Amino acid sequence: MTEQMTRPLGLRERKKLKAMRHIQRVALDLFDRDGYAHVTIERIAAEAEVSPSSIYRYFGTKEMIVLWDEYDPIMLQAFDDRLAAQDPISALREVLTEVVTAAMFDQDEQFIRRRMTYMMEEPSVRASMGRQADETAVQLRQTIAKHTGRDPDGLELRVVTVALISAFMEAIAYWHDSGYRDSLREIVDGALDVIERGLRVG
Amino acid sequence: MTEQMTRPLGLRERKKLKAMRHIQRVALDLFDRDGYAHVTIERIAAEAEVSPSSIYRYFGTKEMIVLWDEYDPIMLQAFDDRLAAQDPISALREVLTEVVTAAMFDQDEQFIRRRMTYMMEEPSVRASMGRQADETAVQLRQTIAKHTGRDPDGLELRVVTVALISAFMEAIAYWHDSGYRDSLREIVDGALDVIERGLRVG
DNA sequence: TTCTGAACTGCGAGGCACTGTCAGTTGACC
DNA sequence: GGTCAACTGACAGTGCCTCGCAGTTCAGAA
Repeated sequence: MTEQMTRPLGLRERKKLKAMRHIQRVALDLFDRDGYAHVTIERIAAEAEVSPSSIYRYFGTKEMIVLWDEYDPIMLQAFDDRLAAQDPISALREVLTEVVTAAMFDQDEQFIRRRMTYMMEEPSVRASMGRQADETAVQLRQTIAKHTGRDPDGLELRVVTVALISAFMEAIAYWHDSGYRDSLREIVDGALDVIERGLRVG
Repeated sequence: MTEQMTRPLGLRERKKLKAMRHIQRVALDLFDRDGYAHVTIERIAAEAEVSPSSIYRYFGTKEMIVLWDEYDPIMLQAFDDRLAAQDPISALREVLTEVVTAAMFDQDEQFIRRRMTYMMEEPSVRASMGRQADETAVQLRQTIAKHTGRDPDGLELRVVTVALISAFMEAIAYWHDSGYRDSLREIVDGALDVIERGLRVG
């Protein structure tokens, strides 16, 4: 069992989280003002009153300043929990709709949309998101394999997993392209329907 | 109609193509010897006897030296051609199996495998491939929309397209991870089957 | 064949993301 | 309160990539 309990969280980790939130917020403000490419790490560091070294230690790359989301690991955990009593598809569907939309109102939705815009429109950020999706896919299929006894490295499970993830990401892209008009939850639901039902020849 | 005939190809373009092939081959040799990260553009340029500027003009980025494939545009064209008389799924299936495997013996397969290894194992190359896949997805769904009258920006077509492409890429990854043991054609066929039939709850 | 414009090439300078190291500091655990 | 590990900032360096400029090469017409 992956006993990943939400431990009390020491002072050290609390400070780090606070710093990361602060840096991300400062960075996004600068990006909005001057454009992603024209804002240097050095400027973000100065504005946030930390050293550039720290930013790299926290986020690793410039793109991860946009991509980082403190609730990401919670998603995977929520999925793992539900898998004990549910089939993978509906478990994933619930996590991707209920939990995602729930988290979006814990944080404010406006902030998520601002991040989303850079994920969609800044090529380097989008590429990094793709890499992140790959890693998520690996964890996801291992989790599914653990609960269902399937071969985690079999072609079928691998293909199913990436199809679901890329459907989710395309739902987000669709949401963005249509000006965040409709509810994300419905779009994600619709995208998963398409994958689940399979292809119909027009 | 996208009358993209294979025009006679002037001297200028012929030289450029020859240079790009040469640079790619030289670069891969160096990568194999010293590792992707330890080979600088400057070294590639020196070894290939061109200027670093030219490499950037040809490929744009270091990753594209690995990713570039002169037959890529031909694939899309082949797909467009078949779409006039076939449904999208089987047209894509044919292109992704027949044409891909055919092109692999025009060039030598060993060379493609070497490139593939960097695409799979070098994170930055893999990320760039993801970006390239996104662009392909856009063109693909516009082509399908043109032939079937569907909405090119509708959620359903968007999701179907990215699902097919990511299934194809996962097939390649599977092929790589299993040591290039089975035939790529069969793996791709199997991956497309999974998408086409839809998901079964275990 | 020769002329003219456009495309291509190499060169040099520079910006900036990112890495590694090293002292100095701060929180964790006894 | 003391010890150790983890974190932080400062600094130097590497290499990808961009831009502008001058010289060269090809394409299309005269």
